[in-house]
Amino acid sequence: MPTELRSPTRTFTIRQLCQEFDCTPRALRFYEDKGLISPERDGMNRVYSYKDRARLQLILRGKRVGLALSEIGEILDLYELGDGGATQNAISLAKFRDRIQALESQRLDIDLAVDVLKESCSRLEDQLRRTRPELLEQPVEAIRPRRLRPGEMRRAS
Amino acid sequence: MPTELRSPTRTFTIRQLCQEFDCTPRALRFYEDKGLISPERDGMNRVYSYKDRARLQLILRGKRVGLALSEIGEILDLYELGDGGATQNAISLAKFRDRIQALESQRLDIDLAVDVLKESCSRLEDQLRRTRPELLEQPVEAIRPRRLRPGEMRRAS
DNA sequence: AGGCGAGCTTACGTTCACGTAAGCTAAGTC
DNA sequence: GACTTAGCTTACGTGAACGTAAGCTCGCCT
Repeated sequence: MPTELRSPTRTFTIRQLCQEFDCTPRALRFYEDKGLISPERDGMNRVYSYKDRARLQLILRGKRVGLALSEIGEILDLYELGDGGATQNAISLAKFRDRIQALESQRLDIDLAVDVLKESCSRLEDQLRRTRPELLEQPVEAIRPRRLRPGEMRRAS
Repeated sequence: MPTELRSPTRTFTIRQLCQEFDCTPRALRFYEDKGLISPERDGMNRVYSYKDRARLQLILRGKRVGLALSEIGEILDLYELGDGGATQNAISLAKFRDRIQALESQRLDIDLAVDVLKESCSRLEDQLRRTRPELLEQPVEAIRPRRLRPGEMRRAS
């Protein structure tokens, strides 16, 4: 059985996807619990297809823009089923339109927030230039190499 | 004592701000607990100034783009104090730069998500056009007038 | 044969951002 | 003078999205 590397029939282990997308196995299993992905099984082990990989990508992208997993689920379902009752679809349509509105206004918020942060950066740079100019171009780790504390999450990165 | 409506010396009650920004008193008190706002008091009652109002606006804007309250706190502090130790400032600077990066990549995600949603909308519209064209332009409430279930939150609106 | 690493399930714990209920005060109002 | 309204504090509850620990299997390696 040729595994055909790089072909669309390629499959992935849970850890491969986790490394590629920087998440944990627990998260993937959690998404599966919620019905967002349904990988095949080889015995006990999960086997993710290219389609599964694409779904995961959409899930994470959705998360980053503030969608709840349940909402992401609705979107994903749509791509599989294509329909499931006209009124149900009408509801989805209305919701999606709402979401588009929200996202576009959110993009505005982002622009504003970036402005605020850039302002803050300017202040900080001014201050540092006068006191400790050598700290100006350091990345975070160079200043304080931190580890995640137990329970600490990486949010919205 | 002239209250000077519309002047920058104007003050607000908790409920006024809540109505203006669509949030709950509980939320404002929570932000106060976390040190994000510190309104004056008239006896027991909170009295919010224009500056408090501005801070609240920043808080909510920050939330909408996925910042944690703690992070928002850092940004806000910066506007008050202006400094607090050079290394501390250097850390903030690095963090803010990270945040700017994250936000800009997040804006990209939003654009992608909007594309996906618009695609989904097109599919749905096609489907509905063929089955129930009268449902095409309905807002959500017109289809299923829902109430929030206990504990349900309005996310990322 | 023993041990490691990857994966699995079950189940309880945790953080965040509040919700919600109980019980209080003080100001207006019928 | 009772009632409503707006506010307060304290404290426990909640939903989402996982973290974390316990204890199992399986294949591979030495």
